[in-house]
Order: sequence, then structure tokens, then C-alpha cells
Amino acid sequence: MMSYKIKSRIWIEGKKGTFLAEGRVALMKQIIETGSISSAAKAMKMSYKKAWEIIDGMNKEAKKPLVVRVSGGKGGGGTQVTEEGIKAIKLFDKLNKKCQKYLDKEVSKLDL
Amino acid sequence: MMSYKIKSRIWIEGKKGTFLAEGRVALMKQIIETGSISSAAKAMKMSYKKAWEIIDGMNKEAKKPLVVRVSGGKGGGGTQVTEEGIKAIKLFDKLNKKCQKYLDKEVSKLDL
DNA sequence: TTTCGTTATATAAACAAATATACAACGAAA
DNA sequence: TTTCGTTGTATATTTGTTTATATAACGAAA
Repeated sequence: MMSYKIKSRIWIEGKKGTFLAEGRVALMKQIIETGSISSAAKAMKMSYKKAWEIIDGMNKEAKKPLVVRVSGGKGGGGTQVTEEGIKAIKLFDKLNKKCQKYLDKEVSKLDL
Repeated sequence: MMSYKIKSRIWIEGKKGTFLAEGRVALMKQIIETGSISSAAKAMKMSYKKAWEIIDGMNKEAKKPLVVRVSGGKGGGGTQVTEEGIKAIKLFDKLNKKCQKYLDKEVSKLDL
């Protein structure tokens, strides 16, 4: 009857805290677009502090850094997403889609 | 290498809001144990108001009530989880386990 | 050496969420 | 009719989270 919808949220945890999650991936995508944490935060209407903390926490859980930050220099510096970061984005998006697809299939068997 | 763990959270949405979710199911289980919203809330160290709102929201999204509440009467009244409620608990727990199992399997292929 | 806009950091202010408190309504049983 | 502990509801308080603000550090390039 399609009365109900199943929703899900996934995230990946490292030893001390969250590694990858939806917001983190979205922020990385925005950094790719804009070239810096500050402009990415602005575009997402997020405070710089929060954005910085997300990036910092993510890098601390990563084996190789997902983003590299440069302070000072031409234009004041900036932040770049590494190859590892791009891999992480793709991995997360893929897992997320698979999870939702699986759940939709399971629920469709159930006539809720 | 087992460095990372995948985590997930699922919930079921009705037309106007959340129907089933982890906290709601836990509360129903506690109501089965204790026989009332107030004592269940106390046992879970949750405010009565929050517990009441959870139950209210859940019943509003349910086709048949998952809990029946009686105010007044012997002992002041109480709350009981219906057969529908018990079915809902089992359904949710099963879906939740399946989801986590699926994700663990997917992640195990990935050598994170 | 000066300039630039960024990163990095601390603290204050604003906002949101949860809790605590109080009290009316309820109705079966004594 | 009175009693009981619950449900139901509103409001004030507390707590926690998020944002805003300010400022130092940075370092390549002009």
C-alpha cells in the first residue's frame, strides 16, 4: 500500500570517533567546489568552526589525510581534497545507496 | 584489518512524521515491563513528557494503535502495548538486524 | 617588508532541546 | 463520595548545542 517509507542513515566509525558520515561527505564535496573550508562553510550556511571541526575529526580518523589544509601563502591559503578523499566520497555514497536499496527491497516484501 | 566499523540507524516514516524508530521501540519494551508510561519513563531516565510525545506520535502514524492508554481507574490507570505493538517491535528489530548484517557483509568486502 | 585571505583558536552570545514542575482530568474500587 | 496513581497539558527552568565574533598565525607573492 506504500503507506510507510523506510529511512536510513549510515556512518563509519574509527577508533576514537566518527570517520565518515553524510555531513562530512557533503562538506568535502563543497570544498572541492570552492577550494577552501571557509567558503565551503559559507555556501552550506554552516559556521566555520563546525566545518573545521568536521574536517579535523575526519583527518584524525583517516589513515591518510582526506583533505590538506594550507594556511598562509597566495590568496591566504586554502584546502584541497586528496585522492584518498575522493575515494572516500565515492565509497560512502555507494554504500549509502546500497543500504537504502536493500531496505526498500526488504520493506516491499512486507506490505506495511 | 577491522580498523573501521559501519554503523546504521533506520526508522520508518508515516505521512506526517516518524512512525517507528529505535527509541520508540525501546520505550514500548519498557512499557511492557512496567505497565505505564510514567514508570517506563522513570526506568529509562526520560522525562514523562518526552515519553508521552513519543507514544502519541507513534499512535498517530499507526493504522491500529500500538499502545492503549487508560487514565483513571484502579491504580490510576496505565498503558498497555497491543498485539499490533508487539508485531511492530518484532518487525523493527528484525529489519534493524538485517540491515546491520547486510552492511557488515558489504564492508567486509572492502578492506578498509 | 607589506599585503592578502585563509587556517586555527578561544570566548561570548544566541538558539534549541530536554527536563523539571505543577496541576487538572480521569474513573474503577473501596 | 472519596481515594489513588495515572494520563494529559502547560509553562518555567535548565542544559546543551550552535552560531557569532574576535584575533593570532601563516607564508607566498608583490
